[in-house]
This record gives sequence, structure tokens and C-alpha cells, in this order.
Amino acid sequence: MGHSRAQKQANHDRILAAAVDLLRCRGLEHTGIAEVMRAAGLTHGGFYSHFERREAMLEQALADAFAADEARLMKAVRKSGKQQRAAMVEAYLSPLHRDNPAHGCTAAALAGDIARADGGVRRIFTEQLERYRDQIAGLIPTEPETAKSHALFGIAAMIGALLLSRAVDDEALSDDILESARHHLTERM
Amino acid sequence: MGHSRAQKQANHDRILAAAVDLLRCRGLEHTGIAEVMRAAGLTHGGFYSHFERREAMLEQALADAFAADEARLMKAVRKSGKQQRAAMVEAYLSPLHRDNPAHGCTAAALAGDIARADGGVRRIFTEQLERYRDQIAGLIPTEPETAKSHALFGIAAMIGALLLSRAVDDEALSDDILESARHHLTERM
DNA sequence: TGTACATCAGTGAACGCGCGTTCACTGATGTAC
DNA sequence: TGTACATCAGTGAACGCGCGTTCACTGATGTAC
Repeated sequence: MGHSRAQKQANHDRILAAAVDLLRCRGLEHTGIAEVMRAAGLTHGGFYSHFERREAMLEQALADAFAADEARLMKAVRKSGKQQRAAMVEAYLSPLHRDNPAHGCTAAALAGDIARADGGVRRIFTEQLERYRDQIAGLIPTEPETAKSHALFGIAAMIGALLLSRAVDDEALSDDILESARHHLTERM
Repeated sequence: MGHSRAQKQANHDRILAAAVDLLRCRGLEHTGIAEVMRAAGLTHGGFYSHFERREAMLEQALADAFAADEARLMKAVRKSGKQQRAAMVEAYLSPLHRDNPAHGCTAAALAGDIARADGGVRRIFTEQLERYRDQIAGLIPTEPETAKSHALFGIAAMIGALLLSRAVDDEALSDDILESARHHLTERM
């Protein structure tokens, strides 16, 4: 076949974009090379001219996924003005977010997987969580250590609620979970 | 070889006990037949005189795991008297619980997996979550619907905090996560 | 600027491995007489 | 109660399948002259 360098870069980007989507939907362990390459419109054999091994792609895709999540968060928060935290909570705990994991929070989608993973992937996750903590703490007008504690709790509660709302088989219960978290986090945080 | 019926029942119990432990440590997808049977002191070929297929074992093990968790919760709550909720929160969000998933909360260990699973396993999870909600709501002295909402939020926050504390690579941060959740849930719930 | 050649992104077959599952076999258990 | 037989829990080899990875090959791209 033969392809230009611009082509290769474009393919590389498509592979990573496909990996990000699949990562959030299927998790770390079920993001397979063949499926990623197929989603990028290529065959699996070409994978290794883009990455040394599967793990390298997963780490890069995870970093990309987090970067995209964070950009989205920052943009939403910038727009929403004064009621920043409430707007963030509403958006995060919306049925729309629950029902669209492919474009949703990567930390929630992968928290369980990461707890069982090792090495690079855990480090990337940890650093991202610290960034989230600090950014959300920045929205809370109290002494920094208190703000960090509030932020950590809010993140844990939001991720927990989103996860449970996705795990549950009963839509009414799923809505109740989101609603209860929205209520308690906007009232009190 | 040949074994008595009592032997078979004992082996069956050992297989399920092994499956419960592995389920909580490795998750649904990485609980393999060979490893379960090895942990039970048997060879993998004998598996199918105990279960029709892997999925059947997973469902039974999940039900058993939840039953054990619930019994443990009820016992702890019964003992702890007046400060029931606080004691429950303290125990759930302890480093001890974080560091011992094999004997810890199955819902937290599997929430991520369950969100991607289907059929029987999701139904079992959903029913268990409803039971938890109702039992914890029973500890909250307010009008039932309010109590249920509090309970759902508390469960989501506890599971989220435990998950994050396990996913994170940095022990100080992990402790902070648990501490923030302990603080916010005992202060306010 | 045109031609000959080297490069290398992508293809598709193949390999090794682990997994769930099947199966012929075994021998102690439990039953029929 | 003792003996002959059927049962079936457990063994270990084998199978099919999907996966990550390797590899010989291809042909357009980019380079050297």
C-alpha cells in the first residue's frame, strides 16, 4: 500500500480516538487491538508501526481521555459562571452522562479496572485525580485544606453515584441514585 | 477416585468460597474456572459436575458474596448500638477494608464490572442495592422517602470513596480520600 | 525536472497462549440382591 | 452381612476460539542522483 507521513499521523490520531471511545465503554481489559484498529478503519497487523505494545496504547489513550475530560470540565465550569459547582454536579449526574459513557467521565468508567491494574495506568489515574481535586477545590471559597477535602468527597460521591446508576438494572432506581446525589451535593457542598 | 455425596457437597462449598474470594479480588471477568478449582484443591475438569457453565457459578458466587456482606453489615450494625451509622461509615471507610478486598464489599469491588455485564448478574446486583438502601434507610430517623434518598447517597459516596482509595497509587492521597468521606458522611448523614 | 531506488505504513496469514468447554477414563461410593 | 454391580465425582488430555504479537510481503511515498 504505502502511505504518506501525514496519512500516518492521521491514522495514529484515529487509532487513539477509537481507543479512547472503546476504553470508556469496554474498560481497560476489553479494549482489544483488533477492535480498535477496525474502528480506525485499519487492519490489526499495522498496529505495531504505531505502538510498541498494547499497554503503550492504553496508557496514551488513557492520558488523552483524561485530557479531553478535563478540557470539557473546564469549559463547562467557565461557562456556568456563579453557580459553577451546582452546574457541574447537574451535568455530571445527568441521565445524559449516565447513558453516554463513550463521551463521559473516564475516571468513573475505569475506576474499578484501575484498582486492579498496575504501573503506568495507576500513576496516570492518580495524577489526574489530584488535578481534579485541585481544580474543584479552587471553586470552593474556604481554606485550601478544607476545600481539598470537600473536593475529594464530592468527586468520590459523584463517581460512586454515576457508577451505581450505570450498574443498576432498574431505570427508576438509577434515576433515584442520580437524583439523591444531585440533591445532597448541591444542597451541601 | 470416587467420592461420597458429603464429599461432593463439601467440595461444592469450597469451590463457591474460592469463587467468592476471587470474585472480589479479580472481578467478574478474571475469575477463571481453572484458578477457582485450583484454589478449591481440585482440577478444572471436575468443574462441570458442579455447574452447568461458568456464568452459573459467577451468579451463585455473587449471590453468596452479597449474602455474606449483608450478614457482616447487619452484625456490625447490631453491635454498634446508638452510633450505628457512624460506626458503619468508620468500618467501611477504614484502611483495613480498603486493603482487604477479598473479604470486603462486593458491590464496590464489582460495580464497574457490573455496569458492563448483563442479565442475571445485573439483576442480582440491583436487588442487593435495594436491600442495602432499605436497611440503611431503616437506621435513619426521618420520613421513609427522605431516608431512602440519604441512604442511596451514602452508599454511592462510600462505594465511590472506597473505589478511588483502591485505585490510587499514593497512600497519602488514598488516606485523604477515606478521611474526607468519613468526615463528610459522619458529620452530615 | 525526470528516473531509479530505498523506506516503511499497512496487509493478512501465522504463531503461542490462556481460556471455557468436552470427553474418555478411574475408582471409591452406594445400592441391589 | 457379604458380594456384584452401577453410579458418578473427579482427572487430565484435548478442542476451539480469541487474543496479543510476529512476520513476509506490498506498493505508494519520499529521496538521491
